[in-house]
Amino acid sequence: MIRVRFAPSPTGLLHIGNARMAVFNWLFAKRHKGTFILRIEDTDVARSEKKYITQLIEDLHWLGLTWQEGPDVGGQYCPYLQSERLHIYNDICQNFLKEGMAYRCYCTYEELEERRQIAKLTGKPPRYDNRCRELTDKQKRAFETSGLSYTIRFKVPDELVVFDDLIRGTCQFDMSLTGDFVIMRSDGTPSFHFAVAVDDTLMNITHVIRGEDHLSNTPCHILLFHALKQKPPQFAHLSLTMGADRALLSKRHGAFSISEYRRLGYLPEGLLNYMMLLGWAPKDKKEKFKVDNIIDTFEISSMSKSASVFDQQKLDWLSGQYIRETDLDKLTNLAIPYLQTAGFVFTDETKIDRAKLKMILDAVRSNISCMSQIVQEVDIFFKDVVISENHVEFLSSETSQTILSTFYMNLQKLNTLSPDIFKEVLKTVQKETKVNGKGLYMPIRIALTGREHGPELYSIANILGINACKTRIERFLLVKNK
RNA sequence: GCCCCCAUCGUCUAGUGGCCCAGGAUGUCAGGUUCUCAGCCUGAAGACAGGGGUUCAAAUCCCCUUGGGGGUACCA
Repeated sequence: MIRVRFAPSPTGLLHIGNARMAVFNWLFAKRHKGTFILRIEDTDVARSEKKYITQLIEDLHWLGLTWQEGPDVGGQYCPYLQSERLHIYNDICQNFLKEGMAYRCYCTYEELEERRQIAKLTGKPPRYDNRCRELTDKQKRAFETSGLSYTIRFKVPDELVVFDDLIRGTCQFDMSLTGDFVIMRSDGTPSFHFAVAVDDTLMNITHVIRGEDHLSNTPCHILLFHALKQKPPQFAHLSLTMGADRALLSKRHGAFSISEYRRLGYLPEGLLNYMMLLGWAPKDKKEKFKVDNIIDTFEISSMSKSASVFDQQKLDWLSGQYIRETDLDKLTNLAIPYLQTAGFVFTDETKIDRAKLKMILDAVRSNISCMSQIVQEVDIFFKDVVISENHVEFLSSETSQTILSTFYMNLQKLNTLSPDIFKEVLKTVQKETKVNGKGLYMPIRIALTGREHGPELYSIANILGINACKTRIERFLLVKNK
């Protein structure tokens, strides 16, 4: 049974880069009918916050990801919050100490920092020199009685660690170049390396799928797995995602958070689809797809090895594709909150004219790539028309007036309007005035909307309805008589 | 500094030695859609980082250089 985990630290909002790791873990689990686990790595007490855990879970759910084990759903390897597993790490660490695989280090943070600086300046590797490894009993006693706090370090053996990465192939690291690393901080919390190895062991994780930034950490983890007498899991290190500035996506890029995209009204299916396009490509070259349709073809080994740049324009295109295909009712529901905030629509949903709203959505959906953009597209349907000086002048011209009055007269013969009827009316106006193209459409468009741009005229007229159309035209017929 | 990973159009990618004077998508530009913006359709421009090998044959294998990214923390 395959078991994978997504293990974020709740130190900020979930961004595209991290979320993508979750997505591929989830996809891998689905592909192999395995278990997807959510584990929260909140051992960094200073930076972790509860609110981020809630937010994280919400964002992941919004994207459509589900997990079989996690802090919110439980599972047989409880708890899934590392902060609640402290006693476990401590017990295992005591064992390491007893077996001589780890030792206490009394170096202070300041001392270490100073040595690192000196090493850097003299061109030497800035790593820990393992000095507390060989402390004499006398020295140990002296440190003990002085009450100095200590960390616990793992004895890194001088060996070559070799492993096969599912994406990168064989990787090897010479561990004689690595200093003994901390597994327990002086405050009794485990370091990331230790917590990861312990939890992956205890939770029977079979495949560790994570970012390439962890590739260099992997040999340390493998050593720890050996110490835990556990066969290391399979590793797959995915390429990372960068912003347009070619710097890694991080909390610094606040705009790339999942909740921000959600707030802007991107459809989760579209975002999910786009994230999968980063580092992976569907065999059939159809870049817009339903996850269910690609699961069987997904091979993690075929994922890209190189980092990719997040392309907002392509996301917008893809998201727009989804908006064009989404069920109109559903789309209308998604639009309502934005229209309410903009004051275009009643707060009391029962008062909303849904039929009209649906027509509006249908008319403007191809102009937007996320739902928040709806607001700037629909004001012509909700606000009074404001005409600029230039437009008044334009509408007052001889030809414009001919068009408007002819159009108006034809409207007078009608009781209702539909896209088809509107097209017929325009044909008639064209015949009667001998004006066509821009000359014909522009006066009507401007009189009706006050703008030169907008959706198709026939759908505007249809949405406005015959009476509003008449009223809006009438106002500019009066201009002529003044 | 040292260690590790990576390198195809601006961007995401296909390509696993001959099917590739490199395919798709996005973006850009042009034309079409009897109005505009958008959409849609059609078309165009646009890449194997450089240098050495190996081979009858290299985008594909090897080496070097260059470039990018990561690690080297009592962050994860």
